Amino acid sequence: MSKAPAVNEWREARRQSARDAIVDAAWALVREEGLAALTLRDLAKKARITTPTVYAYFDSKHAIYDAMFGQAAAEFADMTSQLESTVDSDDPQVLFAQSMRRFVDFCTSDVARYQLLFQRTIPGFEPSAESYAPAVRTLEATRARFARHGMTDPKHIDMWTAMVTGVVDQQISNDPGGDRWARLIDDCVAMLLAYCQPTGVSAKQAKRRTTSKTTTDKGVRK
Amino acid sequence: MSKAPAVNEWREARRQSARDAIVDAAWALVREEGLAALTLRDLAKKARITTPTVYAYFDSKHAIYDAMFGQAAAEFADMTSQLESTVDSDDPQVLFAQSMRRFVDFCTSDVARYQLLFQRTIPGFEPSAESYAPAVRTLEATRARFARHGMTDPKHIDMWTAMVTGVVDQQISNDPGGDRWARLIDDCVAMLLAYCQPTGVSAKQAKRRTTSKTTTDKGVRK
DNA sequence: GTCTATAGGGTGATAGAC
DNA sequence: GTCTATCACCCTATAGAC
Repeated sequence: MSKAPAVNEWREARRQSARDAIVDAAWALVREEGLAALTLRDLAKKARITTPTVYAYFDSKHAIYDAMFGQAAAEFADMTSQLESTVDSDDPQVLFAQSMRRFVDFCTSDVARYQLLFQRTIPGFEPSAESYAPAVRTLEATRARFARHGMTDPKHIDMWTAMVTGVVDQQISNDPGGDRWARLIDDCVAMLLAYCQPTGVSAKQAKRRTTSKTTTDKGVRK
Repeated sequence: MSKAPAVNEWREARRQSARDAIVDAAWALVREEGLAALTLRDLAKKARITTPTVYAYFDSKHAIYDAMFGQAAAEFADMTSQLESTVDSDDPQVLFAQSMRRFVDFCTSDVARYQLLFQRTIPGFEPSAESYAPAVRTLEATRARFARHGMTDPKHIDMWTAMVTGVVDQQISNDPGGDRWARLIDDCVAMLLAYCQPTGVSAKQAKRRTTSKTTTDKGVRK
């Protein structure tokens, strides 16, 4: 009676919301001070608790990074599924530019999140399989979507990822808060399409193409 | 008599070579453990001296990073001047591919050097003006060389830097030690040239073009 | 210039009272 | 679960003997 299922459920929910509060505080901190500057003392102060209390919810500092990674991966999945649910344009230029712009916005709007998700800047931290899986699934979905619209050659896909990554990197490093590289997205897409689909392959034509195996990546990648 | 100029000169040379030995040890360490993992204890051990002795040659840890940065910038300048001294091909494809390959090789062959020179991963470290100047001059020389061969539009230059950066980033992050992205260099150059010089501008024709001001960067950039 | 010794600060993590 | 107190270790940098 004193341990009815409803009570346990309620406790579990409370525990989860306390965990979330800590993770939120961690995000606020890393956005201010940088991803590597996170310390448990600062975190505890921000969350208005003490350091040992943090250990009541997380086994280690890396466990906190892992929870943050999982949250970021979920946001990445959300962003991508929004893209999927949008009606696909028949014009590859529109379609690919949409995809690239979304990704660039996603990365530049929260640099700390970008660093945690796509770079490996925390010494010794690797995301757990649970946190990691959604991100991989998301990238595979994106590849499949690209294949449906005529980009199937692994070489072209690698050129695409390099271009996208380069725009993000330059935008963040050399013009933070601006749009010096972000505004080149339409040009970049036009350039890539002109090179990868010189005959102007449409979605229908693409379906008749042979699909080639995508190579597997080692990390969460763009 | 006891302090003849030759003696001071000799002493100065000895001091410099001792400094170099410390910097060499620092490079060996960061290549093994990562740029941010450098500690003065480890460094002293590697150089077979003690921590206080390091301070006989450098004022602070940042001073060591600065010496490393200066050395890396000099190597970058060497690499570029080798490129300059090579007879310029009239074929832009050959010329730009050479330039890109050199840069990608330079970055991927020593990731720690790349991170120190082009990324800002050390919290609070900024290179001194002396260490910094050669790198800026080198980049300006590269831009001028590009302009001489028909790439003058700032937009196209930004697309170029994004492409180069993206290839380097993907190669380092997703295929370290391999060539999955490095081998796409010729394709990337062909794609860029096709988009930026659709009429096939040669070096001679380019000279007749108006030169446009290059925008200034905030950091050492690619 | 090089050492021993140590200051003075930070860090992640834990013991144990309540 | 939350706290106070503290451990054990790391760091950069310096004092002072030789």
